[in-house]
Amino acid sequence: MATLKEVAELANVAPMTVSRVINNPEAVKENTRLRVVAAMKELRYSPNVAAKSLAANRCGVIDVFIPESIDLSNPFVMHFIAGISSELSEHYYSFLILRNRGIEHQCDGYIVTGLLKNEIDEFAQYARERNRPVVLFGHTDIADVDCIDVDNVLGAECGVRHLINEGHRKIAMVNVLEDKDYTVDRLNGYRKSLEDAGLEYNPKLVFYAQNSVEGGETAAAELIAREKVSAIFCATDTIAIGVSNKLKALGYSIPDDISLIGFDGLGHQLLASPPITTIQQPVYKLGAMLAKTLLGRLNGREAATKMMVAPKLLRGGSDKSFNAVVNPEMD
Amino acid sequence: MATLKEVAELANVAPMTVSRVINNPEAVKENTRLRVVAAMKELRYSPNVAAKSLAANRCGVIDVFIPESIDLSNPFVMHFIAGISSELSEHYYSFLILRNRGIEHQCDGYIVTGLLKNEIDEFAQYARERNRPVVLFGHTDIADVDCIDVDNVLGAECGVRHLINEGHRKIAMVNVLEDKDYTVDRLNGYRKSLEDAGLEYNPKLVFYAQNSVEGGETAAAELIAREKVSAIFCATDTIAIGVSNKLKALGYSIPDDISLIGFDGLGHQLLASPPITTIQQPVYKLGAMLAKTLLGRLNGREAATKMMVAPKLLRGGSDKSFNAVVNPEMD
DNA sequence: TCCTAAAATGTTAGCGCTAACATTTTAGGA
DNA sequence: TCCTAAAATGTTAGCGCTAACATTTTAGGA
Repeated sequence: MATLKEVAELANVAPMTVSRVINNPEAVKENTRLRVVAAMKELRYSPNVAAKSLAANRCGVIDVFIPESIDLSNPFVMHFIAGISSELSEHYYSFLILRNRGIEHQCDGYIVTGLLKNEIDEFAQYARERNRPVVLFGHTDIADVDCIDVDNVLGAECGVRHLINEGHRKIAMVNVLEDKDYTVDRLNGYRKSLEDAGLEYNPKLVFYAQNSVEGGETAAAELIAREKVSAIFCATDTIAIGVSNKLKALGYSIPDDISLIGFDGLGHQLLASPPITTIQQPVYKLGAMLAKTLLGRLNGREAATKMMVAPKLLRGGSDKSFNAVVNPEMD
Repeated sequence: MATLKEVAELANVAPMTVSRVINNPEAVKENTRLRVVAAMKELRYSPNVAAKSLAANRCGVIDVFIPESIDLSNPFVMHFIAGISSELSEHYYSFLILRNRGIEHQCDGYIVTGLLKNEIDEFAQYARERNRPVVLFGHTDIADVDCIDVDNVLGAECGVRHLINEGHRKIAMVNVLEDKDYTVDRLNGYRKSLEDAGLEYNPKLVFYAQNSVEGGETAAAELIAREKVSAIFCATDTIAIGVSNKLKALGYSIPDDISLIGFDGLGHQLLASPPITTIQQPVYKLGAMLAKTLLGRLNGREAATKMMVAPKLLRGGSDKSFNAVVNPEMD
């Protein structure tokens, strides 16, 4: 493999000029640049990543911190990591998934997820001491921690508003039985869009389930026994699949008798029949965005990143207009 | 961060001795080793990956070749890549997923999948010219290409034998409508276990479907209209989910009326109700094994690796004994 | 005790880049 | 034409490690 030095010789410039053409082309005269580019092409030059990192005082490794409580083989995490991985490897960074903060090793920065508020403070301090940037999946006010989060409230609002626009007036929710930010947010979104539409929020229409197919089945049985609704908003697609299974087993048709909307859009909503309409989180893209933000920091960007990403409605076949009482306004 | 040199000073040895303690501890006297290890611990030393790669004439990047025809977001590929990724990053290698062989860049070796026979020959030659090792997911006789494959015949045999052992005698198969090695192999396994049990292989009991939920639904409708069977072996879990949906919609109970077995075991078999019994491929592990094999080559192992991995039955709730005619022998 | 081969450790140079500073070239006004 | 500041390019040193060879130490037989 050709080295930068060989390219320099062929183009009749100093090695540093070749380096500039690669890393900071504006600093080189157009004429010289073209000569160097031609030489690179002729020698099929491609940079040695290890040498680059070493000279730039990097080690080329990013730590991705995911607490042990989170199962790495769940689809959400897999998509998330795939997004991170794609962005990092494109820039020849390797990454290490850390499950706890026991062992320390060399890395250039951190991508962090699944931490509680006080843990975030602590982690930020830890990183600061080591002079390494941190990007968080979630939200924090800490100035030197970049963060990107999904707007679960907005997502839930969007889903329920869609049902309301289809004419549904009595809409149940099956939430996850877990006290996490996202469950609270999705409930709030559900409630907000009802109230925005002038509909009463009725806690009796909110059911709780384990985040599993069986959880959804159990909740659906309970729901059907107690309430009569025309639509159900599920806090996750997994629950929605369980609800779908149970409703069909009880003889209801989806969407003719009951409309259904899930949340997540990681792909398994497509395995139900009909495929479930869902609020899709761009998880892969989120992972990639986090990685990109971190690399930006490493390349000297100073401005803080604080972002909220809105998930979007992805139509399947599990919802339809209710009665003729459709609100034709918008969707 | 402490460097190897600092460790050497503290332990009062040459830097090279520290390097030996890390990479080849048998070459160092126990006494010295302990002193160095203590120094490393005291200084919280961890090696700089970039420097290591550079000095060892590596670049720390592995190319993972996955043809464009394969969708990266399908669960099989995601698990596969996750396995590769986990093994590589543990050794601080980064990797790049290549979709075609257009651009060339520096890398230490290749992991390759999804190639046809002649493409494998060609790729092996390409890698040989660059003096880089290749590990293939699949099978080849080429001596200098390591390979690891899943034994689809054995897997299918195992599933169908299980049904036979449960007393089933009339077992249909829904295969994927695609002329690939794995579809042929799974059909052969189905056929073989029938014949081994002295049952007749009847081509009329083999149905074909697109590898999708809808494909499975369509095939199931056709199957039910034409044949009366007590069990169905599906070539993929996705198809099995479609079959399950349709059978339930037609009023059949699973497993009481019909037993069902799928193939893949990537997780979505759990989303059906009841969860589908499947032949599980250890895809994540396969990815990790491929990566480990490649790293072994890079570290000087000479012996070729040619491996077949047998997938295993993973019981869900979609199969049960048929009649009292159970063969109690074994499973 | 001396000698020798093997074991243990050390020395030197270099992997391929870039940061930081040094020098040369260029453009354009006086 | 000369001068000056900015633009362009070059030089030097070093990032942190390991390969390859060199030297020292050690064990154990003569």
